[in-house]
Amino acid sequence: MDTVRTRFAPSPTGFMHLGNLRSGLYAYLQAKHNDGVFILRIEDTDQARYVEGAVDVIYRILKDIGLDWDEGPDIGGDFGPYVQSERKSMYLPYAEELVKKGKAYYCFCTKEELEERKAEAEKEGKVWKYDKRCASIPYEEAKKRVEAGEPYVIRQNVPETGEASFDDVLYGHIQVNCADLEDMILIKADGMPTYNFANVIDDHTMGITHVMRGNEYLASTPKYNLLYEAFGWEKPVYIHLSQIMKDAHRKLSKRYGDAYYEDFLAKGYLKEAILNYVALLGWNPGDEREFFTLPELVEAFSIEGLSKSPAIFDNDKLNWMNGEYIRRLSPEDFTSHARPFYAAAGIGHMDESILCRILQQRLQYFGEIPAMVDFLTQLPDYDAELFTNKKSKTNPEVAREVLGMVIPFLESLPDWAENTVHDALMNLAAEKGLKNGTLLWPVRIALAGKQVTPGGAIEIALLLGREESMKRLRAGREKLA
RNA sequence: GGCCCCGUGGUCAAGCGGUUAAGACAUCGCCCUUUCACGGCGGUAACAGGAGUUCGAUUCUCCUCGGGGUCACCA
Repeated sequence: MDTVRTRFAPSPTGFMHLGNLRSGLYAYLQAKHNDGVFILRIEDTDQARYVEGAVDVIYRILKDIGLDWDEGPDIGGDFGPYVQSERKSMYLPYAEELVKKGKAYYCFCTKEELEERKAEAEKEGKVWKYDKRCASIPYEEAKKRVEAGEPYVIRQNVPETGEASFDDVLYGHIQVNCADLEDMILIKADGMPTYNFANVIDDHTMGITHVMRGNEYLASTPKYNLLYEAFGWEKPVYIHLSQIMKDAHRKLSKRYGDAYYEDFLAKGYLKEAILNYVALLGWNPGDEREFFTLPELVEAFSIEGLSKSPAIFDNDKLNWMNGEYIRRLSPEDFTSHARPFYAAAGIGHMDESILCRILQQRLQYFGEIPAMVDFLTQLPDYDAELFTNKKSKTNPEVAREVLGMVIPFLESLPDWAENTVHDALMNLAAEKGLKNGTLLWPVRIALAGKQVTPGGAIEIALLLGREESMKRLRAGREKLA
């Protein structure tokens, strides 16, 4: 069997859309699972959309998550160049070959003329499709006009009758009537190929065996196949991928936020978790496993497991999965990921091992840290009713007594070490015949001023330090006086 | 609107003619407990609808409905 060659062909927009990332992942997995070659190609035929530095963004993200390519713009390969704008001169001869074969033609209609005719058609309630006006210009005449420097584009000459079709591994045989197809532009007035044309030429000349791309191309692929047939080229295996949706109606997109890989990284999601979650959106391994490293995905991947229907991106499930990944981190790794968020929360000076202990079990993503620990830097203005808790058998009166005995007791401690504080409080509760909760609830409330906190009274006391803790306990007692 | 695709719980998703229709997330309840979280146990919840094929349809076919995609000198 021939070597499997797949490609990921993003446009340099400056961002990595998750749907795009998933397409790249699947292309990578398909190649690697079959000991094949994964190629990175940059599709920058739209000069108007050129974004400075966007290609580097693509490199950086792919490298970061481990989708290493075997051939690409930066590392070369036998089928280069791998940037479409650098291949510009390759496309025209192919298009001209098609013109000679009658499968394409020069078109001199200007954008303005087209607009006009389109508007007219719409006024009559008709659906506009290019009217093939220039298809009837004799080749010699067209050639002369081209040589005279008249601006032109090259259009595919789609038959007016018959069918165009292709076979997709997932979706099966897709067939459309040629009459419904427009004579799409192959070469633009600026000499650049359109995506439609560049893709066919590049996939063929780069020896791509499996074309994996979003299924927004499903409807136009029959047109591409017409091109393959016109050239007499062997067609690749087509695998169109289902869409990732924001909800039942909307695609995941910038407009609705959270469409980009970078957004999730910035919020403190782990790249391994994002990749894992995205891999499972639209693909299942055929068993019950849910956690995969990239090598495990390579091992398990099969196009059989790909699903045809669109998948709604479920942030809740990503949160859960990311939380699982966070819990599996070593304390050192946890801390190094958390540190920037500690700084943002103003708790960079606090005991990292205690922070790790109280936060690692609670976080779904690191960005939750500041809101979760806000009370550490600033005691909230809380209501005395917070001291009421049925299960712990406390209320403001009980709390007043408890704080009354706890404060002098803590003041007398020799130091503020964890076991000192812990043992002292536990012994005090036992000595007074109180439930642990009855003693600790008021202490925690006074320390945090919040009903729900990560960590318990003792951990909070340690994080705050002796001085601040005593200050807050006294303030709590004042409140109850 | 034309054409193309899709349709199992709220979400992801097994199933590929005969199942008590898995599992995960979410949700609810209980347990654990120093609040919350983590963890453990359990519950609620689905084959879009209608014809047909068949001894038997979630599974095959058709129609309806619902949703999406596409109709650019964007990809």
